[in-house]
Amino acid sequence: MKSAASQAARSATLQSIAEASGVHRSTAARALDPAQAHRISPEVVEKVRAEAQRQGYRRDVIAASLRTGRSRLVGVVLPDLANPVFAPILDGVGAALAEAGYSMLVADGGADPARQTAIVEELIARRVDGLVLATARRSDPVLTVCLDAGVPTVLVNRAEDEARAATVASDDFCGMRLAVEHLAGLGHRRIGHLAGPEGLSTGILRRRGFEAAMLAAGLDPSASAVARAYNRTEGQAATAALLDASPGLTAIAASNDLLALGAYLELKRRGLSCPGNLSIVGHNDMPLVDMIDPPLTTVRIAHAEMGQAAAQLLLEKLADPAAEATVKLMPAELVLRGSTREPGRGRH
Amino acid sequence: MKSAASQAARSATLQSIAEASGVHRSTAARALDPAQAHRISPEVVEKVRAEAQRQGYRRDVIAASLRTGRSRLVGVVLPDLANPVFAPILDGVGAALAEAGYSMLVADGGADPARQTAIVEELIARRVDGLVLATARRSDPVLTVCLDAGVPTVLVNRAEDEARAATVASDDFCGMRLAVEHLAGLGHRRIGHLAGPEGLSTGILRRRGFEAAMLAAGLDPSASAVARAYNRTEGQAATAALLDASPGLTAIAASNDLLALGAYLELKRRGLSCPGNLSIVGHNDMPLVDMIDPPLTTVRIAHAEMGQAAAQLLLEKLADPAAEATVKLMPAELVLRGSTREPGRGRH
DNA sequence: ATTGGTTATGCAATCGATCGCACTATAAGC
DNA sequence: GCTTATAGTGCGATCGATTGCATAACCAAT
Repeated sequence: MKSAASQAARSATLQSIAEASGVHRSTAARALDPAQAHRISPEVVEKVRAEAQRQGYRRDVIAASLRTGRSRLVGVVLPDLANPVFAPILDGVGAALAEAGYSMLVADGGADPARQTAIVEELIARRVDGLVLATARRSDPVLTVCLDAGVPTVLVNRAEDEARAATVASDDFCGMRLAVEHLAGLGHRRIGHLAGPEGLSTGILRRRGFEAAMLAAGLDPSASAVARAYNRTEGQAATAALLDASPGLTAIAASNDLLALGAYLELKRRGLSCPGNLSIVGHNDMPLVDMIDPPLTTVRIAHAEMGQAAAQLLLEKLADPAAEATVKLMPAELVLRGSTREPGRGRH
Repeated sequence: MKSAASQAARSATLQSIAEASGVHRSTAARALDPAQAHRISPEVVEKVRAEAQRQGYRRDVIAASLRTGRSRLVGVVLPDLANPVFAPILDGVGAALAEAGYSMLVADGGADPARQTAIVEELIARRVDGLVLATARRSDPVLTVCLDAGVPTVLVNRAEDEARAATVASDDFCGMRLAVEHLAGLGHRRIGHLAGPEGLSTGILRRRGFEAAMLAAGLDPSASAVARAYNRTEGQAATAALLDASPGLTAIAASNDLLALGAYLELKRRGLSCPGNLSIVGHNDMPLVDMIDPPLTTVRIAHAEMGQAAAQLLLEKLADPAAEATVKLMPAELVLRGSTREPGRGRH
C-alpha cells in the first residue's frame, strides 16, 4: 500500500491525472491551479483534484520552470558563513521566502569578487527569479553582472555608494554615533576607532559616523586603524597598531564585534584591562557577546529582521519589476553591557 | 558591445549555436559535453566551442534537468539556523558540494517533523539529486519519506539509532567520556549531567557516555536533568532542577555549549561562581565560547569538517547509489579552558 | 430561427537539452 | 572487389507543464 502510493507519487503526471479523470491535460492543469480553477466547472475541478490527491500528484516544478521561465528560486550569496552575523540574516531571508513559496539557493562566495561573480552566473544559469547579495562592495562588480542579466536583486547588510539596487542595511552611520556619544557621555576624550574594510559600506559609514560624532562632541577623530577583514586576527592587529600610534586612548569604538574581540585579545596580551584601562564598544551584537568577559557593550543590529526585510523587498520587486530601488535602513540600538565605563579609574 | 553580449547571453540556445556552426543540435550538445566530445571530430568540436564562446552560451540547467531527471542540486535541511553550530556545518557541506559542481537548496525545518517533512517533499518535488538532513531524530519519520522516495540521503550531526542512511556525526559517546574523565581526574566525585533531548542521538549518546564514564570511575551517574531543546533558557531551567534535586554537586557535564551557558546564568543567579563553586564542561566548542567568562572547557567537534564529510558521503552515494550506508564518527577532542578546576576550593 | 455572447474544454506548439537510433561515408579485412 | 566495422552526424521523440487559440455547447435575445 505504502510502496504503491510512493510508486504512484514518483510517476504521477498531469497526463495520468487527466486520463484518469477523463479530461484533457490542460483542463487538469487549470483545475489544479487555484488562479485558473474558476474557468473550469466545479464538478470537473473536484474530480481532478480528487484524482490528483489519490495519485499523490505533485506538479513538476522543473517542467513548469522550463515552460514559464520562472523557478520560484532565489539565490543568496554570503561572504562568510563562519561569521556569526550571516546565519541570522540567512535565517530571516529564508523565513520570508518560504512563506511566499520560494526556496533558497545558498552559496558562500567568499571575499573574492571573481568567485562571487562565478557563483552568481551559476545561479543565473539555474534561472533564479531573484538574488540576495550580502557580499556587496561599495561599488560592486557582481551587482553589475546581476543588473546586466536583468535579474531582480537586493542587497542586504552591505550597501553600494550609489543605490543601484534595493537595499536593506543597518543605519551604520547613526549606530556608530550612538557608540561615540555613549563613550563621550561617560567622559572619554581620547577615543580610537577600529575601522572595517574601506571597500565595504559598513566599514566606511561607521567610520564616517565615528568622525562626525567625534567632531560634534568637540573631539579629535584622527585616532583610527583599519582592519582588512572582519575577524579577530585583524582586529587584534589593528588594535596593536592603534594603541602604538595613539598612546593615551581611553576608549575604542570598533566597527564590528569580531574586531572588538580582537581588541580584547590585544589588551590581554598587553596586560591591560577592559573596561578598567580601556573601554570598548562593538558593533552588531553577535550571539554570545553578552556572555564574554567583560560582556560587550555594542550596537545591536536586528539581523534576522534585516534578512526578512530584504526578502520582502525582493518579493515586491518580483511582483512589480518596474518598482523603484528602495533603500531601507534598520535602526541601530545601543546595548549597554560591561565593556564600557568612565575613564581614568585605572586597573580594576 | 556589452549589452549586445548580454542580450545574446539571454537568448543563446543550443539551437542557435548549432545553426551558426552549421551542425545539428545534438552534435553541438555532444561537442560541448566533455564526456562526449571524443565522439565528434576535433574540428567540429572546436568550431562549436568557439561559437558557444562567442554567443556567451550557457547550457540551460532546467531543460537538462527535465530531460535527464538530474538537477545537480542538493537539499539541506537544518533544525535551527540561529544555533551557531549549524552555520559551520552548512559551510562545510556547501564547500564540498560546490567543488563537485552541485548547488545547495537550504531550508530551516525547525524542530517539527511535520514541517520538516513538508520541506523535504518540496525539495523532492524540485528534483534534488540528494538530501542532507541535520534534523534527524533517533527514529526519524522524515528520513522514511526520503528513503521511500528513493532520494539518496545522508544524516549529519544527528544519527538514527538504526543506521538506515549514511551518517556523519561526532563521536558523542566518547566525547562525553572525555569530559567526565577530565572532571574525575580533577578530583570531582559528585558530577551532574545536563542532558539534551532524549529523542536526539546527541542527547542520548552523550547521556550514555556520561553514565558509562561515571560508572567506570566508580561514581554515581544518577544526577541529571534533561533539557527539551538546545538553548540557554532550557539549560538554565535544567540546571536549576539539577541543583535543587542534587545538592552538593561540584561539577556539571553539559551535553551542549548552549546548555552550559544556561548553567552559567543559573549559577550567576544563585550567586555561585564557576569554576570556584562548580566546574562546568560544555560540548561542541561553538564559536566564541573561548572568550566568555570563564572560558568554557568543552568538547570540540569539527563541524565544518563534519559537513564536508557528509557532503562527500552523499557524493559517493550519488556516484554509486547501491553503496552501503556507512556511518562515520568524527573524533571528539577535549579543549581545556577556564571553567573547570579541582573541587572544594570554594568561592574564588 | 438566426445571431451574439458566454462558458467550458480541447488542441497543439513551446520551453531547451538529451539520447537512442539510423544513416553515410570511409577504412579495414579477406 | 565485396563485405563488415566504425567513426561522425543527423533525425526526431522525449521530459511534463503551460497557454494562446480554436471549438463546441449552451443560453438569451431579437
